[in-house]
Amino acid sequence: MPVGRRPGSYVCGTDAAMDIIDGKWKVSILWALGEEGVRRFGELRRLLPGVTEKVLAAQLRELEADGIVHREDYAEVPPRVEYSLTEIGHQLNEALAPLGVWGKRHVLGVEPAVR
Amino acid sequence: MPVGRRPGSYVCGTDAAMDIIDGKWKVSILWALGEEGVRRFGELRRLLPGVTEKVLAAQLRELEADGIVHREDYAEVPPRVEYSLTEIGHQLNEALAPLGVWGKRHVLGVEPAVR
DNA sequence: CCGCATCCAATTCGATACTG
DNA sequence: CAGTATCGAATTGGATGCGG
Repeated sequence: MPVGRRPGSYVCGTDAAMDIIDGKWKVSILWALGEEGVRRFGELRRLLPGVTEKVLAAQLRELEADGIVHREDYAEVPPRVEYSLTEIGHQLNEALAPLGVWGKRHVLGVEPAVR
Repeated sequence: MPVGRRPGSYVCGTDAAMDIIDGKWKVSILWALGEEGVRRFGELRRLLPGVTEKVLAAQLRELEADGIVHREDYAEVPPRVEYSLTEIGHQLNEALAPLGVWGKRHVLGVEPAVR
């Protein structure tokens, strides 16, 4: 019932949050879902160059289990499955925004426009 | 000269920042250094239950290489080495704060005090 | 189209012992 | 005290092939 994969072993909230987004493609998935809102599986695959189907599916399932991503299976032929952020997922995305600003500035070397 | 371990392969700022704090103990190290300001090696080891000397030293060296942590070696006998956050490190810590709040609420289940 | 199964490669982390 | 050296375990991710 608790969220995350090592419940009870966190030393701080940041540590706990890191566990949720731990996975090579997870923040990219959040980023991709935050922009448009709803994405199909193949669409996500194209948005994340280099990811394999297996790993993408695995990370989506983990995010779903942690309540970050909603999965809608339309049970059609051919199959159609749509992914979107839950309310908590959107809040996570917002909580990640300052980190993105920091990364742009200090890792990518992009200074913010003007003063 | 660029910071991070996979320069040029980031799709967004958050992704880039994640690379810097990727490592089992790194956010805990940031957290420990953010509280007091200056910590000795053995002090950090005691603050992070379960970390081994080898891994702690390795992650500190990476954080130092990325400009997050400052290492001051006093070249004394017995040895004394002190670690602290750089200015960029402090900014990273601040950028992580919202994530910590989110984690406390949604992973640890701690609601914010009062309304 | 969406995904699972299997096998394999790479990386990371932990345990232990040792050194200036 | 503050590390390094070596080894092995565990986890993660990639490649490929098959299935509803």
